[in-house]
Amino acid sequence: MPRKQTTKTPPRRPDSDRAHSSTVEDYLERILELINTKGYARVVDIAESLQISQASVTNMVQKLDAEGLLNYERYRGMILTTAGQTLALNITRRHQLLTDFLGLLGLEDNVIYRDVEGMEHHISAPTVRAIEALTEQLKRQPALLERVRTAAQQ
Amino acid sequence: MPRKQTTKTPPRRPDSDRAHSSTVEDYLERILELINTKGYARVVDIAESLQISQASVTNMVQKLDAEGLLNYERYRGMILTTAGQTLALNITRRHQLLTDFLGLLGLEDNVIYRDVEGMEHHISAPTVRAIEALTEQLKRQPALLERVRTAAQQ
DNA sequence: AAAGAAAGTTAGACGGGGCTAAGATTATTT
DNA sequence: AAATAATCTTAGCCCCGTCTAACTTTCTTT
Ligand SMILES: [Mn+2]
Ligand SMILES: [Mn+2]
Ligand SMILES: [Mn+2]
Ligand SMILES: [Mn+2]
Repeated sequence: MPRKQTTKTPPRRPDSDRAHSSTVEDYLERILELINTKGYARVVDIAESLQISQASVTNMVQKLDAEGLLNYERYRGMILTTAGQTLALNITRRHQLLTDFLGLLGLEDNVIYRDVEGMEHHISAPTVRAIEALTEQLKRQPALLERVRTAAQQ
Repeated sequence: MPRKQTTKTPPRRPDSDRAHSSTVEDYLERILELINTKGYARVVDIAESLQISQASVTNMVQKLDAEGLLNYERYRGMILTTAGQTLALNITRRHQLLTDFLGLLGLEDNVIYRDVEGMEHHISAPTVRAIEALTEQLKRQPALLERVRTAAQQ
């Protein structure tokens, strides 16, 4: 084995370059959803919904409070700050877009849910726009979609 | 705030349900790439390529060895096991597919690279097939793609 | 064959995000 | 108003993947 001979491969973008972790995005998304459906987000509900212990939720909620994404009052409740709402709406939008998009391709709901829950954290603004535009166009091409669904079947 | 009133939200799939972490997939992908381009994967090259310290690479390589994804000989070198190769090829395929797909939509290379590097870990087999089929069809629809690119531009 | 340089390893630490057990607080029953 | 149940918090722990500093091994020069 010869030594050295440096390779150049495209640089990675460490997770830390993103403003917030996937975990934080998932919490905010769920908190917004709870607030929208039942009017408030309780620790116990978030825990149940994310399948995580209450203790872990309390931890994270305190952290989100410290980061200014929500205002939390011990034992009482929480509300999203403007920053938190913005992020929550943003991730929700990406979630919805990907769900719609994969739905057009004829995938099963549980597959869609699983994949979207991961992918949603990794599509940047330009990609969101591109997929939005694509989805728009695809809706007008039922024949093409039918071919895709059939081909993807087996 | 009233108490209780249990909500039902779709369950999450914890990272641990996946056979291997995103990190492991990234290492394997890069190791395979290095082996293909220069014939061998050295700790120093992996480190440089992933922008990670050599110490961290040594750690992970030992772990991958322990998990049977590669055979590593201290100070000497490593080769992928069959299991490791399978995984490496699999993630490479997903990387390539997503790169092609997003390329069709007219996104910039650096955006594509960044998003793909994250998304590739979250598309299951059925989704791979669906996007493959879609990509196939889209290649035959230059007019549609032109509309997508234009719409996504602003 | 040294000596210096490069590559690799180990040790110890850290932050993120999860858990359980135990205790504190708040809500609901009786 | 107690007593009980539900909810929430704290403390202490763990695993993952990363880092730096120091040390070892291997390679390249001279
Ligand atoms: Mn998610
Ligand atoms: Mn989501
Ligand atoms: Mn990746
Ligand atoms: Mn990749």
